[in-house]
Amino acid sequence: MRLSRFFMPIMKESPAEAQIVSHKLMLRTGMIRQSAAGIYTWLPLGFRVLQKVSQIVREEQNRAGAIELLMPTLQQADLWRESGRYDDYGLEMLRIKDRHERDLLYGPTNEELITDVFRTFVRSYKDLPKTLYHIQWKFRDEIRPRFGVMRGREFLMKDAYSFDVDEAGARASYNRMFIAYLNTFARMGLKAVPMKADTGPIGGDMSHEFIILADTGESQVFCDSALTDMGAPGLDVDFDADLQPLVDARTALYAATEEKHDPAAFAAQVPPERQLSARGIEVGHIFYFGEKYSAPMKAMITGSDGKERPAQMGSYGVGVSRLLGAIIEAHHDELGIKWPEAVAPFDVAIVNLRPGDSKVDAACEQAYAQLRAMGRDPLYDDTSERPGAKFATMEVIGIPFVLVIGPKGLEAGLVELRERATGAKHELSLEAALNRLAPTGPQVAA
RNA sequence: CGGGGCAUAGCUCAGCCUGGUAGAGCAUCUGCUUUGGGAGCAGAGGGUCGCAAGUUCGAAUCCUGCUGCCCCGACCA
Repeated sequence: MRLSRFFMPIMKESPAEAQIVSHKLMLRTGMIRQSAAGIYTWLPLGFRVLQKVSQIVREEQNRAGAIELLMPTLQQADLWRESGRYDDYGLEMLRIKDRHERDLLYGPTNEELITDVFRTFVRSYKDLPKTLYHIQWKFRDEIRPRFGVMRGREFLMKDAYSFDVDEAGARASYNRMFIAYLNTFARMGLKAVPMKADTGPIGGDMSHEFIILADTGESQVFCDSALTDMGAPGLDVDFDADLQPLVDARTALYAATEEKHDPAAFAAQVPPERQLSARGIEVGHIFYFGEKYSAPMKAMITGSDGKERPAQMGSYGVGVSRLLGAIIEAHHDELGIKWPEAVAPFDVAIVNLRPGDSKVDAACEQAYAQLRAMGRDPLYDDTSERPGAKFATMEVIGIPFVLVIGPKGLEAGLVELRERATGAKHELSLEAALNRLAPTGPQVAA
């Protein structure tokens, strides 16, 4: 993309309403524009990141065997009356009437819809297990939206739903999502720590929140620091194998949010030097809830014994739009955003320090063409801004690599390659710089 | 929903107390100079001061109502 043709309304000052750094930076860099409280337009720069994050989520869901579909945002109230949640959900649910005075709602989640789909088409244990997911906009009419996309009313969420014949199968489905989540977040450059969450009336040990540690996180969390060093299982995990040992390795150590924190247990189970108290952002939540929806909505499965029983279900959410805020909270400095390469809106920038200079223009065009040919997604700053302004722009929008090409360097046959993450600057030939920028595949090293 | 605050140019804000022709910086446009860290000079454009109704000769300013947004709390992917 040539910057002169792109639409990137960047600002030098951040709007007054933003409180936390991710919200300020998203507004400043022209990633989003607030449309109403908790409702945002995704401008091109932000939309690119949203798509990259979505795609990583999608790839890891697929890798774990989940099947993508797409359910509507508007749902009819009748389904929610079947599950009993139409009355339970309260004011957080946005209720709408159509022209025939029929009750609709803008979906805050999709258990009812997916259960309806499932019960219509699936009858036999032979068709199980199945995990279906979609990435779709949700609306929850929060009393007080805040922190930009971290707590919006409209938000993009990946929600998956598993269906199994029995609890053992449900546990296997749960474990697949558990592992997929660790890989998903690691690919985005995040260290996500699974923490035991409230299972409510269902009970059991099958609910976890995935927490990103960030200084500006909204809740206090406590865990064994060994968890943060554990890393993700890796993209070569065999999802057909028994994943229980991998899950157990990560659930054996202490990890709790403030609500579930037990100071006595924390002190007893975790060596003092590994007692980590930090701020955290919840970016995922997985849950086994058994027959909660399948029983009242009659999603019945015939087992090998010929008997009908309600499907065993679980649901698995990832806050996709929220993740952008979380990533920025975890990756920024005083100059701006430092995007991990996998989610950067552009992975490389070319800064032309002297547009109009034929040698500089030629070198930039060559770099631009070659980077695209090698599968990179470069942003070429071909504008006539001054160098300082160009550097500052690339820094605030957080492009991981910046190739600086100017007349002085070219005299000596050199260009400069800058790394946003480390601040490192390397003087080298254009050819050498391009070699260094050869793309790598997906990585889970956080 | 309880408590607090804000609403003036695209952005950040001053002006309001004490009513009298609407301002600054940044951004935008034109010209010249400049070009390896957010340039300089000269000029220009841009606002029914959130909306409505009052008080007044006269309202951005005072009064009332409404709407929107922000902060703290309870709630939450």
